[in-house]
Amino acid sequence: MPNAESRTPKAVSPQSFAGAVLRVTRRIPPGRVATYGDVAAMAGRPRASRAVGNIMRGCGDPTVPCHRVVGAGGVLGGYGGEEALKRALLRSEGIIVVGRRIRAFAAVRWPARA
DNA sequence: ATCCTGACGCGCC
DNA sequence: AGGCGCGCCAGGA
Repeated sequence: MPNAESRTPKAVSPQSFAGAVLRVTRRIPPGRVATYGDVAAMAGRPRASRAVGNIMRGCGDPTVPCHRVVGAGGVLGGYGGEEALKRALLRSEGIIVVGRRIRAFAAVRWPARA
């Protein structure tokens, strides 16, 4: 198989909540981030932030910038404990990260409302 | 259908 | 600040 990704462990139904979540996450542009809650809301379930986390955990899709999904308030977390990696990735996109907190979170938040 | 799992969020201590 | 407890939810066993 040409690409390791060709292997589809679990075909996610495009109409399922997980499908919506993946779709939304994929739309987060580089240099921008969204909280699990934001993604949940954009996927149609404002209270399903926790479920979103579970979905990210199982996302084996490299086309999904899961590192751009952070905790409420711009806190780094999840990423299978690979917090340092997540931080490096975000920084490489121009996002300022201090410790486990994103600076000017409101400014890099997406869809940067208001 | 029920139970269990958590990359969550928020109020409190 | 940091840590704890409880509520909310979709997905898999």
